[in-house]
Amino acid sequence: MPTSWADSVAAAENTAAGSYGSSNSLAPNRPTYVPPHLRNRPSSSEAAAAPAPAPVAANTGVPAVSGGNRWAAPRNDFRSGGYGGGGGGGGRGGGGWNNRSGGWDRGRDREVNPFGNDDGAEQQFVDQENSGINFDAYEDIPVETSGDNVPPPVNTFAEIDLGEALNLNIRRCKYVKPTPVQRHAIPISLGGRDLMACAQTGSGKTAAFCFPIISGIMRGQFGQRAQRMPRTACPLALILSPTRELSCQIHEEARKFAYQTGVKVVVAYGGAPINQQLRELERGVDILVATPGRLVDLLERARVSLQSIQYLALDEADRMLDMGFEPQIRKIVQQMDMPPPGVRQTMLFSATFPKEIQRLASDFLANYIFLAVGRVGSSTDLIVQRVEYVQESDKRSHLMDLLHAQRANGAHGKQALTLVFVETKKGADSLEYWLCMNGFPATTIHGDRSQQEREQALRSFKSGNTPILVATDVAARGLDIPHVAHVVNFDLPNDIDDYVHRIGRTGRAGKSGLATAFFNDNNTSMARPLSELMQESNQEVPAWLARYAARVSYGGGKNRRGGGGGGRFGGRDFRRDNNFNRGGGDYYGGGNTNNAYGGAPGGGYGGGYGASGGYGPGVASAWD
DNA sequence: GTGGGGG
Repeated sequence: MPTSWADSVAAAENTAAGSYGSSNSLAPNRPTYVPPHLRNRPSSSEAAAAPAPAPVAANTGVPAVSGGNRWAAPRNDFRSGGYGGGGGGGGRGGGGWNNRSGGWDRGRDREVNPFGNDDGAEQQFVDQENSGINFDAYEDIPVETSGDNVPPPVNTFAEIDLGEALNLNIRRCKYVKPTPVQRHAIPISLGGRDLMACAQTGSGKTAAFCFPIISGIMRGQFGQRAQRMPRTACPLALILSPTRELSCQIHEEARKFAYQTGVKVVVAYGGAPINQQLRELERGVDILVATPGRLVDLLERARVSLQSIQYLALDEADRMLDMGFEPQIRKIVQQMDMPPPGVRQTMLFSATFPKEIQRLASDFLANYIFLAVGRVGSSTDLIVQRVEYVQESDKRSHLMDLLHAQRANGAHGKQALTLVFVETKKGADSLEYWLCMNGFPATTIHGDRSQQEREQALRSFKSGNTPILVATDVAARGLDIPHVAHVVNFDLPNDIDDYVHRIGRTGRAGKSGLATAFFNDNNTSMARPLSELMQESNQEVPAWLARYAARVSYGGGKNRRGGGGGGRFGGRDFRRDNNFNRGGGDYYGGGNTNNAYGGAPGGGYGGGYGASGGYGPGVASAWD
């Protein structure tokens, strides 16, 4: 029995003919190419069969978009004082909960219900696809931790004293028990420790860093908040992500977790009017979710100060620290008024963590714990990966073959959602146009579109109204789009980690998915890493791809993951790798892969302001 | 070189 649309799609594609020839000796032989106009068929009816948009209205009857003065009651929790000593990190079960009485709480009953119609209305028979996370898919996955005194994992949310309000929201979210990354990461964070966490796409990372932040703020263990400048917001926690849509998504999720806790979450990102964001900030903010550019803007306008930050979380942390983002992140984290490592608590999350990036990241961390959950930084075996040899000139018609096969097998009378990744913004527009001209309802998301267009495209895709989304890498990371049955790498990325994130848009929350990549001689550098990744995730590697991979010159370079270590799960702590540890830095206090737990992480932070001793200035950044 | 991220 198929458990998802992807299954039926996969079944269909087993019989779908590929039809492409190639002159390359390594490339597979295929039957004759049939031009699209001979295979195309009219299809105006399919779009009408698409599912209706999901209901958005909250059962409170309050409009979902906050626009009025609902939050107008001023907060009076802008307290004075410094970092509050940062103590008590390990104290669980102690001290009472801060009920955060104040202006915010007075308006609590008017807080927009972020759960919409779901709240309280337990459906008796929920569609399998909507019943939450498939936890069976997460049994027995490998876990590796390293660092000093790693707190032991928990098996249930009940074991953790997150507080009643948060527990209620966890139930509202229908989370029954923690996912593996949550089981390990939450105790580490609650223990006050810095964390670098590497976990599969779609395995619940957002909650893993949100729960401890919300819980910690509710406990109010941070003393008083500085507030001298009346129009400057001083959040207690900062969550950064690389794209606007991902920040929005994190904000929406965090609002659910923080519902009726008195913890206020605000989002700030570019491309949207800044005035509304400024108003939200003025009404008070505990957790600020932001993209780097807009945050820098707000900091320079002195509308936000980071002096009260106690928690810093970087989602997609390896992306945030790569060449493009690193200068902005350094500015935010190191050159503004943010408390240093060891004073604030820092959490880095991603499905991938190249060793070079780990080394950069250690500048932002103090005595941190490295956590790796699951195999090869990604792609559970739940994602069926296929690679097909397709010449550039044949890509469009080959894509159409795949789409036709899906359309014919669309379960539930709807076409499965297909996410198509391309390399460039122009390429995205042009492919979208071509698909539409050929009767396939498609839209596109990329950085040349206005923010309104981007959000509209995402909505239209999610609702099934436009079941094909052509995207650049803006959509590669983090976005949680239910029912994406198929990810097509129309253009393969140049980096295997990007591939991992892209295909991770399907097969989420324990559900299965399909990923198809078009490979040709422009992608030879990906042959070996791709082949290795597929092997590690128990995928069938086509013989022709294995032949490419076997060529010494193909993909043996920097693209290889794990420093050539291959076969190990999850990525490894670079501190344990001699090749990366010869600079003399004493990063690594001791390995405890066996989770040897020596008791509470005794009061606090590991001295020093980060493990900055080890590497010379040469490794800092090409942009410095 | 592409992509993302502030006007």
